[in-house]
Amino acid sequence: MPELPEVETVRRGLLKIAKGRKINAIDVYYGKTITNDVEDFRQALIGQTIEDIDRRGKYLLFRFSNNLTMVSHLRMEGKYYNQPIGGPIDKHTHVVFQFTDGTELCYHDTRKFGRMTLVETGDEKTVGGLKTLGPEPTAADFKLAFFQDELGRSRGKIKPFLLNQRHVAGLGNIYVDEVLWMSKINPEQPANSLTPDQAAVLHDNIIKELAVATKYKGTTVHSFTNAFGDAGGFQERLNAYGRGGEKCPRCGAKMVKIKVAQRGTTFCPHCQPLVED
DNA sequence: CGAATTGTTGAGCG
DNA sequence: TCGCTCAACAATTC
Repeated sequence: MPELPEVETVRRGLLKIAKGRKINAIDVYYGKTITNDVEDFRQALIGQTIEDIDRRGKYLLFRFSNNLTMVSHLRMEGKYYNQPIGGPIDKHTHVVFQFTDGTELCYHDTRKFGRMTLVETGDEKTVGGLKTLGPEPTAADFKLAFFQDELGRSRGKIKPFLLNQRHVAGLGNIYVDEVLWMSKINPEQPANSLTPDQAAVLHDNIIKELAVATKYKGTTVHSFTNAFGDAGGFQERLNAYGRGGEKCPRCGAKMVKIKVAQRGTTFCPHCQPLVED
């Protein structure tokens, strides 16, 4: 469930518990988490120091002293936590990095969907979705003209369009429902049918919503916690996601939950009407 | 006990 | 070649 605000929150936590630490040993309990050869991965990183941790979209980039970068994607339920070496792990702890200072960083993932890939720094673009990842959802990177151009070339529904990381990085199911609600746009509206005003409002809301959610340290739904095990604070500010059957916070009409592109989708039929041609 | 849940890739189709 | 749809992945909760 981690979308951009949650991944950024994790990154900030990792800076405090992992940056500057030197790896003394690595235990791998579930090999598929690592897409490289596991032995190559271990040999390349043992003895190296985590110099910095960056983020691109929902991808974490661990920068190592030997010009290597570990790309880590949490997918559904991946999470990192630290503890003294030898602390408790369970059957969902798949990788443990032991540091020379007596602490260890554990990667835990109940669904086993998350992946780590080690590449030469600068070659990150060869990793999975980073090849085609769209701009960061910031005013500096995410240009309205680009967004309008992409919208115009897509006949698909706006919700799957926004979930596609090629168009803009960082949105997932929760924040797509939120920004569409804020923008009063129906999730099934064809992307190329949005008016210029709607496109501009949507563009601004994507930037604002993700920035505000990041400020609140993300949304805790089901299981998300940051690197310290704390809950995020944004879930109390959600207006659409998880509110199927409830009253719309804006107009009081009953919110509806449907499936769009195989995903649970909540919206207000009154505020977000489908506009036919 | 089947359905729902989530992000991303890749196959298949037109 | 491109864009869209859908299956697959995995495990837990309801």
